[in-house]
Amino acid sequence: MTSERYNAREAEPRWQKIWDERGIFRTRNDDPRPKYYVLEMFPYPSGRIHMGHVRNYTMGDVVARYMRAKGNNVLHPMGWDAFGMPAENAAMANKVHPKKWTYENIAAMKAQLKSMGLSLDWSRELATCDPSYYRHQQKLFLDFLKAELVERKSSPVNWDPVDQTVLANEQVIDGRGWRSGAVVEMRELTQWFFKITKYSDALLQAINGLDRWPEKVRLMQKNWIGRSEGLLMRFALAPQNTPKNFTEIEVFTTRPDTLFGASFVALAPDHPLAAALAERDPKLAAFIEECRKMGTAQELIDKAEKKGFDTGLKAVHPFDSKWELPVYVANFILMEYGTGAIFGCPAHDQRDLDFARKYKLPVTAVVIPEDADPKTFEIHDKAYDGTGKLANSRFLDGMTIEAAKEEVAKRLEKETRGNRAVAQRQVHYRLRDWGISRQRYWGCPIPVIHCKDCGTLPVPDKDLPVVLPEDVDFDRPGNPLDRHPTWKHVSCPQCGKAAVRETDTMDTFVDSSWYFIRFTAPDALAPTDKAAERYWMPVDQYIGGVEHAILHLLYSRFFTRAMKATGHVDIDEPFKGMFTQGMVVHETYRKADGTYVEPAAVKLSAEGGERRATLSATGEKLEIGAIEKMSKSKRNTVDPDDILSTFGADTARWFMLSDSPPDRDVIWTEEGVQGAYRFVQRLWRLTNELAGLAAPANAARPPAFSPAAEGVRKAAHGALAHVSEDIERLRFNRCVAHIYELANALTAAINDAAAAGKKISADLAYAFREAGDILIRLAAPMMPHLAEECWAALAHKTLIAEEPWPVLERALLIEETITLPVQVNGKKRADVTVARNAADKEVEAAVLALEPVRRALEGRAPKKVIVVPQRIVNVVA
RNA sequence: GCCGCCGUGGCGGAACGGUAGACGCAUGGGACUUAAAAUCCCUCGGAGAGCAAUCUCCGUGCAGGUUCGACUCCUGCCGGCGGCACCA
Repeated sequence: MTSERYNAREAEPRWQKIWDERGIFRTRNDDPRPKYYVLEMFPYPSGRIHMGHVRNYTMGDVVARYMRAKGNNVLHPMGWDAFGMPAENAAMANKVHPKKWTYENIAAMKAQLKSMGLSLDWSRELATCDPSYYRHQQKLFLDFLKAELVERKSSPVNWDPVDQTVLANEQVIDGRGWRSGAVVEMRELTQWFFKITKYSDALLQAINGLDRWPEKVRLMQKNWIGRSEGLLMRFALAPQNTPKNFTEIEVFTTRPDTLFGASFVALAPDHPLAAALAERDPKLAAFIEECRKMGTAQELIDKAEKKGFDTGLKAVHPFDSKWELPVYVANFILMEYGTGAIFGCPAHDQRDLDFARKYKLPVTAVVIPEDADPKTFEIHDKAYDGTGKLANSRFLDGMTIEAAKEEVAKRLEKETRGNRAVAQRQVHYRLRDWGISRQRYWGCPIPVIHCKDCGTLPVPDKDLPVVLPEDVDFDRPGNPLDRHPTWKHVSCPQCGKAAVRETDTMDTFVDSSWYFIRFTAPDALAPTDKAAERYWMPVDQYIGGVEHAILHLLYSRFFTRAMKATGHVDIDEPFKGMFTQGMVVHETYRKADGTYVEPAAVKLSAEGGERRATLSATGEKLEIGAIEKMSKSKRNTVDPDDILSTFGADTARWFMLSDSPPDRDVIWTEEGVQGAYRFVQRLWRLTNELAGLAAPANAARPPAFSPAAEGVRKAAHGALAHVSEDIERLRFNRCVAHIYELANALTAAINDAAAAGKKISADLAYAFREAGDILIRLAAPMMPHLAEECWAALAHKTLIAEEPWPVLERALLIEETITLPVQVNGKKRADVTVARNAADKEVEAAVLALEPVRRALEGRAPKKVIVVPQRIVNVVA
């Protein structure tokens, strides 16, 4: 027995070196075992890892190590999402080149990740800012271009005035840029777009097949794609005053049933008809200008009044040529959705109602609740959007909403004007094409050339990659590529005359939309190696933060389809299993003057249940504040380096897994880390005790086991069954609990044996050996360094990282006699111990003979006895 | 506004419709020690009864319902969190 403490600081680098030298985490593409691809979202090289990374990568590593032990060929790679604005910001602030800054950060973070003892195949490491990566991305871009999955078009874009770049819709949060936080402006620019909307329906439908994704993420994606079914209908315009070439207005509606409740037609301010009318009406032009200025900021939209401008035009009701509706231009109609025009039905749409009240337009209820009277039912200041029956609607009266929708569609589809149907059924999506142009330097150059005569041309394959120039300056805002003296000037690949390169670079979300495929063959000369891709893809388990539930995951799904369409992969869906982990949160501490204090400077104490915090340097009292996401502004971050160097990687890993279910937030606490550290030491002591008592590794299995030995074995195999299942279902907090239970059971068994005072019998020694081995192997995916140390202490010569998962003896999980709880009228009154396979009658008899049951019955005869075999007995009196 | 998730001890959280509170943290008590740290043992939802082993009642946000039996299923509320949002 040893009383030596386990020295993580000494042991962890030692084992890391051994793993490294033996190359045991290097993965081959031609291994005969079944493949398993586990991936965590690769980090942005900001300079230092944070606790979120520790949590994310620990979870992935547990899965990787477990799957390896289960006999799989596991791919577990790591790389760097290395393009992006922070590098340019650093360049502007510190006069350091983005490339230098990025690669230095990568080196620093790689060292940190290595100190966590992750079982990564570093030979596949990639950085998206390296030409060896982005050259293939340029190739993909050109292939997509050829396949008409990319287009260049002028469109209003979200312009971030601080970062001086365009943002995708997905990157605008509450009207502000997702990085800069600046209020976003609308600008008209010519931009490159990936035509993700080509796959709107495919992306939506396939969500149903993603059964190993969180329901929450699937829903978010469904809502984001936003499919709605409706009717596209054409309102004829009354001829007076109508501008040339406009004879009708196309309107999209999901509520054709409310057509007889229509009281106006409204156009978006940027609708072509509005523009045509504005040419001859300065007042309308002014109104449209005013609408544009309103902007996109959320507060403005919330407060904005519904405003309209009566154009004087009249639209004819499709079912009544004498019924004319006024045509307005209105500030709440969006050009981007549907046709940019609506018919307003105030009774059943709140916005339309607000508008109608303001402009004194008629409000007719045409859908009323089932039990309401059409004569008395009235709309006041709330539109009615509930279910009911049709009213005031001529031939629709009395129908359900569904039937009325169908009836209107049927009739209008048949009716023609000119040679077209008046209406047709249509599906609309909320999803927009993905604008990828960014006016930044530190990104993947878009490989096209603009020639005055030949137009926009792809860079020929032989000229790839288009490499970023390194001699750039950041003294001015804007895009350094644009003002570089020579880089953009090239000759046209077609006519040879002077031409210019595209100076926009790609959105960094492009870089992360296919890196998981590149990992399967990081050195391939083409973007992918088909054999490797076919072998490894899809990713079996992907793990990352919910913040990427829409952007990154949807883009990756699109990209995979686009790569399939261009012959680069054979799959549609990149991620078979997806898991979104919760955040790492921490208490906040504040001085009397309100300034925040970082946890590292705080001393905590607890007396009589009262937790107190003081500044450790001065003893000044601190206020303990809310538990919040770790952030620089609240100064409640904990540096992984401090934790790793004080307690070691295993303690950090263990704590990350132990306290909360992995999909929920975990509260990082000093006490919790101490607890995890105590368990590291305890496991080490327990192992050494066991090493002193256990049979040698090659001891023969005894013919029979005493009850004590049997108990030890049952505890071990019970834990084995639970931990295996819980790792597979990513319920790491429960794995931790079961490992604690096994450790507790073994401690108790050792104490019992010591209390008995006799020499350990051979069968118990064998059981201790078996249980000790299982305990360490169960702990190994979570605390790999400690496990190696313990494995060696148990006199094994192998590396536990290369050991197979223990084999479960299922027979040990089945008890011969079982103890059932006994209820009387649903309240537990006693226990009964019976043979596992006892007949219900026998159980019933045994139960009714129990003293507490008789007492609870108080002389009444039981009406019924419910025996749920191997579960419970309930006596109903 | 729409869609979704979550409400269990002092805290994080366990619990195929079947013994509510596993496991951990914190707390209180004890052992070891000159002392501290470390470690070990016990206690640990609330109220009550008993010298005691133990027993009784209440308890999973609130109000109902289904069931022999509900943290779990259903209906309606209340509270918190997240996503989307002038999407026709």
